[in-house]
Amino acid sequence: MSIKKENPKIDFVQNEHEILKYWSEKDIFKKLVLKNSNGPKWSFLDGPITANNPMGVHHAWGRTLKDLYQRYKAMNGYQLRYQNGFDCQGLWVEIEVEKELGIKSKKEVEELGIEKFVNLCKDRVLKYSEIQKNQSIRLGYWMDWENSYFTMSEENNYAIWAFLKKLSEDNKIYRGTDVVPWSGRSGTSYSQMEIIEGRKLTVHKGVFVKFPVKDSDNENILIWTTTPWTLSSNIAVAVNKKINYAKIKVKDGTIYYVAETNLKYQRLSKEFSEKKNWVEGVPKLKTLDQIFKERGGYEVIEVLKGENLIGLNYSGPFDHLEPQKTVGGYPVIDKNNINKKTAIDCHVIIDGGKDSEGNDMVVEGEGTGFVHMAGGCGAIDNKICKKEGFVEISPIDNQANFLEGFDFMSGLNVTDAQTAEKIISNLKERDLLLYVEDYPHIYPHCWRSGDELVFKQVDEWYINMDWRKKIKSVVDDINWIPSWGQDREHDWLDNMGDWMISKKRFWGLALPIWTFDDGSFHVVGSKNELKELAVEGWDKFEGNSPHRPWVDYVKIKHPKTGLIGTRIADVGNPWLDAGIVPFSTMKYFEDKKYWEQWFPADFITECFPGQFRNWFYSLLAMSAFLEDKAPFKTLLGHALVKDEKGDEMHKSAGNAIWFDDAAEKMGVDVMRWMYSKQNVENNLLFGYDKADEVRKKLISLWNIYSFFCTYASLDKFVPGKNKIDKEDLSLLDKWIKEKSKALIVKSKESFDSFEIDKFLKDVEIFIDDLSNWYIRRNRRRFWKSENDKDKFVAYQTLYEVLLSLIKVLSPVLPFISERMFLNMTSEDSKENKESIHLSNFPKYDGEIDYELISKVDSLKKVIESGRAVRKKANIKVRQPLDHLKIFMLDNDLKKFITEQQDIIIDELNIKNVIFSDDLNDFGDFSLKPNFKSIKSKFEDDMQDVMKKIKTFDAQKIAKDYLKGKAFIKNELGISREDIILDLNASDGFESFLSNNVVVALSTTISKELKIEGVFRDLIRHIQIMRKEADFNIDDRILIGVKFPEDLKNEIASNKEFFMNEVLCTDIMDNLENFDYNSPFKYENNEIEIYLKKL
RNA sequence: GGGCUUAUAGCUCAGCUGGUUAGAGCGCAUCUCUGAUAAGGAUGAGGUCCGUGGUUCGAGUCCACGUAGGCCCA
Repeated sequence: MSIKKENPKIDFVQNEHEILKYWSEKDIFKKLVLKNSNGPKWSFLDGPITANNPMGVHHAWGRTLKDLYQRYKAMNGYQLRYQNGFDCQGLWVEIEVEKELGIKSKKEVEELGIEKFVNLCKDRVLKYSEIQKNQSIRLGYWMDWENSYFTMSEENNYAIWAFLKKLSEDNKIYRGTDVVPWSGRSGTSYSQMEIIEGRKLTVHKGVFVKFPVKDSDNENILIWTTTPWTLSSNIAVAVNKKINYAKIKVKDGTIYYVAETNLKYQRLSKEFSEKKNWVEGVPKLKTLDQIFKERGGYEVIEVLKGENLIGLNYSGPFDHLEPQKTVGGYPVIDKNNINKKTAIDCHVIIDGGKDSEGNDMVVEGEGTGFVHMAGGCGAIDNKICKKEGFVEISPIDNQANFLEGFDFMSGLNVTDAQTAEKIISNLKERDLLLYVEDYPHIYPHCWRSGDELVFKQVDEWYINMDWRKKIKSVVDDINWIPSWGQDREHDWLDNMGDWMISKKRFWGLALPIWTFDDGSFHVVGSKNELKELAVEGWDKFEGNSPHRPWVDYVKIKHPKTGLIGTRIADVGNPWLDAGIVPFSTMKYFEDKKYWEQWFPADFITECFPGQFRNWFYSLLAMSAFLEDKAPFKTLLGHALVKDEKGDEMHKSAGNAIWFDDAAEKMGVDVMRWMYSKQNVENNLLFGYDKADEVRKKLISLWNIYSFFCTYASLDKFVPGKNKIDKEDLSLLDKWIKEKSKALIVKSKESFDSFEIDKFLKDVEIFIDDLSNWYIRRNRRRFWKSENDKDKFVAYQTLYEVLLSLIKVLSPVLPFISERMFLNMTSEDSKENKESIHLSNFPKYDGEIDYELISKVDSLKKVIESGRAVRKKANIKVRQPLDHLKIFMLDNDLKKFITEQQDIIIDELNIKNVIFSDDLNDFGDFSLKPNFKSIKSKFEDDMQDVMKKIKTFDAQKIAKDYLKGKAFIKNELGISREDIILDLNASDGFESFLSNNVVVALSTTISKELKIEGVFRDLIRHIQIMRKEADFNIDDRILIGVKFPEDLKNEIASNKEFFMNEVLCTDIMDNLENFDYNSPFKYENNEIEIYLKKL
């Protein structure tokens, strides 16, 4: 088989499908695994992808990185595990299944049956993991797809049990509380989302209640609330330390504290006047001023800042009841309450602080400036009270009825209007009530049952994170890329609270916690332990996965007390599922030897945002606790995928691009290139325009390859067939080979340091050099008819360079590189016959001839500068110029330029390259100090040095300078490197100076040059005419034209060339029956030219 | 409110420990090639380097304050 010609217009997408088919038919991936099965191990740990929806283009970024580094390691002979992970458990899946079922609440799930629901969740995960698998394969992601791990697997779940057991043996697991929105009628909690849906306008009793200040003379704090039932559970009162509070005295001598501006503040005046969010029939609200005036008037006796009130103690309205007097709150949850406080002990005025958006918690206007805090009855209250270390009172049961112990309130439903009335009259009887009003406001309701939501305290389970130091020390053993990740993780670890691991849902890790009547609990660490302790329900559980509802059937006997316990209904935080994988998937609990071989992982890579407190955190925490070791050595984080404008992609906004569409429209090689060249720290603005940009590079690469194949197939090129000596290589052959070596060195550095983006920038430059210099300048060597050695050398050089290029690129572009490789190497016995991915990664650790590279760069620079000069002088390239004058003292370089002068002559369209020794030919020189150099040498005398340099005669110095001599003798010791030489061109030339070479381009256009330029213009013009006239490329023509004498002569002296260029058989003055005509501009005249096709 | 971070061409981004005329890609304009060309090439226009002070011979770079974004935490 020899090298085939390739179509220059390849369909990249089509090619990808062909290659996928080829890989699968030939089992290439399996062959790769086999090839490296005895190699050193490189442990990659895959962060599980949520198997809940099809994979998105944002996942494809991470997966590309995962794949390419694994491919790179494999090409270097490493043995890998290739295990992909699917994240299966958690609320995300439940929400999607609920959507499918058209249901929205936990109650409905229970009605449907947990077993049915959980099975649907499992089905969904299986469905989407399969879809994601196929999408990943399409992306070219090589994994052992038969061996993926699923976080819902038994191994994974039981591994977490074992971890939690270990924590519990260390007393790190405890029961705490949280306060959540709750529907009494549905008996269930709600999420914040559901609350937003169920908000509606309602009227509550707003009450103004006196809280007497302790040890004072009839002083009272005035509080206001629309939920009188929560007064039973008052813990504290919050103020804003910055606002003013008035101390006022009313007629009967009672003293009240109230926010100063609130006295005259007209609450809800806008709502009332515009009847917006107002309930018909509700009277206008009174100001506090009016309320007090109606009671005989008042006087302000003092105004003081809120901060002066902080710390005051007061008596709450229900301090006589048992719950307020109970140590540790009510009902007692935390038996170990360290502070041994009662609610009454907590009755103190505190600073309300700020909410999550930075706004003050307590504001002027609404209410009284004093906010009653019931830590067991409100989400925000709960946070603040927890922060202050206060106890909590949770007065209600699951139906939102008062618990025992609340006197007349016990048994009443808190959302019942009658209950509020009863509480109000009780307060009135005890002279604690100032005033009652009807207060309309928007309040959360259960969107389903319609009843009001309340905030209820629920049990939650926590891991005591008092061992964070251990985690922090592990963080420093990790190579974080980018490096700020390390600080970010420390920041999180410093600020995090205890880890709440429970979730009141259905589909997830069944927390292995069983509770007992005496308030104790027991953590079960394995399936075996559960079996041993089980006293009931094992038969129903056996054969099922350790999920709800099956595991809930099992009752156990407490190993010490012998009490019978029930599993808590909670499922686990899903980050437990993902954090355990360095243990569960590496058989920590079953096969320690295997685990030791693969732990810690060498590398993980994930999308940064969120993971510091999610996956990275759970990984680090679990590994620090179990083994006191970092679970991975290097972490590469990347940013987010946004749309082309930088906006978030949203299904609803219509700017989302689906992976499948992108893959089939852009092609995945293009996508992978786009991902790989992205600086991981910046968001990737993903879109079709950006893909087109990248595709152009891919086309350039393909053009190089297809050029090679076109001629290699014609000439039946066989790599390595002839021996090549060093002297057979042309300068550009040597140059491109050196560049190629440098690229190979760079590729290793970049892959090893996980900086593929930097490498790809070099690749783009290399492709440019190869295409626009090497091939462009060497085309004729491939075209020429004789099959000589020089031709072979050109082929062999291009072959070697291109082969290394596609090999170093193959981890990034697995498809196109495979296609090229299979064809190119079909005659190369040294290469793997089946796949580029079974090749070894190119290696080079020898010397690189940077001098040669810089010589060619100088040559390129000369030519590029020459073009700039032409543009500046407004002389187009088609106009020939006489010469380029060069001054250079480096004989080596001089020789080099002389050898290469044809390139210069050709590229710049000049007649000669001339060397000159007289610098005066080039222009005027000037000198500047080189700050960088004089800084280190002259520190204090810089001013003097600069002055001195100004006195030097630049014209005299220039020659010595260009000779590279350390030439200057002066008292200060200023030498060559302290000076920068500048050049201004003389007339008739455009000149420039670089790398000790001075070049001047003659810009004088002689008559001869002028006519030659016109002649070439004319050829060009006629060729365009041919095209416009729709002649075929090989049509012969006749030209009819009356040229002026000088042009006629020019044509006459180059007749053969001219006729051949335009395929003309004769030129005549007049032409009958012409096919096409158009005017040619010549010295302000227009000469009409006529063409006739023969 | 605290912590971190960013601000450079129309857009996306580089700019190492301060150094002379601040760069790249895309886009735009002009030119150019047409035997690898859904192409390629060249040249150019376009910048108060967020603002204000300061340190320095010299600040996009360092410092302070401010403005506007982003992320994290509370």
